[in-house]
Amino acid sequence: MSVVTRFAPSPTGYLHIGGARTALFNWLYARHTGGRFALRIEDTDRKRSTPEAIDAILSGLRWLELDWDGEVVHQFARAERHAEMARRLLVEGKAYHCYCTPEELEAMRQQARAEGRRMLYDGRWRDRDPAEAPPGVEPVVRFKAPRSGETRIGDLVQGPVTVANDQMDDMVLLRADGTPTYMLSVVVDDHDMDVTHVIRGDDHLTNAFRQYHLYDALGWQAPAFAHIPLIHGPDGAKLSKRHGALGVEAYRDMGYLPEALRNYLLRLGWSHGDEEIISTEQAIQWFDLDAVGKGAARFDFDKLNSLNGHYIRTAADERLLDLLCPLLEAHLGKPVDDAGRRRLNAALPGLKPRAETLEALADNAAFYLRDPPLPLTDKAAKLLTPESREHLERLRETLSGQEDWSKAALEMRLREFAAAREIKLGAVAQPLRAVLTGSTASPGLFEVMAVLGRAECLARLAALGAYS
RNA sequence: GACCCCAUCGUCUAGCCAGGUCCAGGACACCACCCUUUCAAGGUGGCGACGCGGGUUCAAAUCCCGCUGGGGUCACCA
Repeated sequence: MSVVTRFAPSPTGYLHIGGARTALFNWLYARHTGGRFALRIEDTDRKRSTPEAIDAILSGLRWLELDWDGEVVHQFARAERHAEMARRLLVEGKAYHCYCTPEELEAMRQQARAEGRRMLYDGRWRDRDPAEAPPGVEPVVRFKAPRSGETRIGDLVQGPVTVANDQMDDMVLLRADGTPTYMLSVVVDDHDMDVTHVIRGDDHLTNAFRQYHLYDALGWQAPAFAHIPLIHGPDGAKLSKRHGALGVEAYRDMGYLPEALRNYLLRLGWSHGDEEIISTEQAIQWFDLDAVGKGAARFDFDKLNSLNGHYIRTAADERLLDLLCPLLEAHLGKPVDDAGRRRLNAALPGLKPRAETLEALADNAAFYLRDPPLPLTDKAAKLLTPESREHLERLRETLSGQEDWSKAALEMRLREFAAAREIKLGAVAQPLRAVLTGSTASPGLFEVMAVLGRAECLARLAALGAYS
């Protein structure tokens, strides 16, 4: 039987980083085994589900390039099928009506806590005659869970996990309004969708036991489970927003590349020997559930940044340019014309190793497209002393006669210039950098000059007087 | 609180299942040096961990028990 995995988010918000990793693992496992990767939207909570959230999840997956197979399944649309299965269990005596009021349930909860039990519902309607039902109360349908013995699940990540059956109460299958609960819906959908491997967050591990019983009662073969550890914040606690529990589109907007995020998320809790930089092709080839770690991992922006820097360095120039131009237009408040794009293209080799995010790349690239006089950083402004201005004046005169504007020729000319005036190269190079780039840090000076071109360099030098 | 899970450098992890080759390897971060007009990138080196206590064994990061610490779950949410 071929493998079918699924990603089943509830559309109550964006696709957050933990969900993205769950999706990635499901996708990878399906691709690795040559199986199917299905997508199901668990929108049975009508109050909290929104169409905007569905869009956010789909676009997040698309941005991450995690393509799913077949149509998206909307769980709520299958509610009737789920209810039908509940009714089947009812006639088979495997489920029953419960007429408890919320108050009664609350009282039971209180008592269970006080007694240190986790069995919350005491099953009081389990064997009670429905004739005793209080009038006017719409009942819920509860599942008759096994009360003795224990249940063992051979989790593909966690290993064998056993829970005593008396720890689980009779869960609600159908609400009083007749709508199915999540527990019922997942089981029916996973079965109907032929899901063979349920790969999901650790937080579902305890659910797996109750679901396992449901499969059993329905006479179905339960899928294999793989509960992957959750992602924690840098402090070891639950991932919060300021830790990075953001939607994937936030990562896109911060200037991360999808392949970098994929690589990072993959290595967070999974490994293949000492491999760090892992292409998607390799990931598909190598990925397996047995190499998924059991402990929770902490989210670390430093490592993500480093990985992103690597992928920026190795990205194709054309693609980078496409990503960069909109950012620069926002930065500069003006469109990037063809000449600008050509200049950026020439500048890219010097820019790439100096940025870990596209935002930083745009920041660093902006000076190439500005008109003089450039805004100076404080450090750059300090470089423009009366003495260095004098050097730059003379340099401008020297350079105005310079025809060969190649990197090598410029370097030679600059070195000669410094030698002739008996100053260090840096004494003229740094002020020149300030005037040319507005900053004290930039790509190599001669490269900058060559990219900028003769006319632009001279123009920026001529604007020297504009800086006070 | 009850139940379940987890535990190697600051962080991500290799090693653990089939004990010795591990005075524990890689990556990020940090520090130093090299390269160098600046900042990066790159190169070289450094700092840095088997949570604690008991066993088992000739030998334990690796197996067993306890403790401690962390996490998850306990809804007519998913």
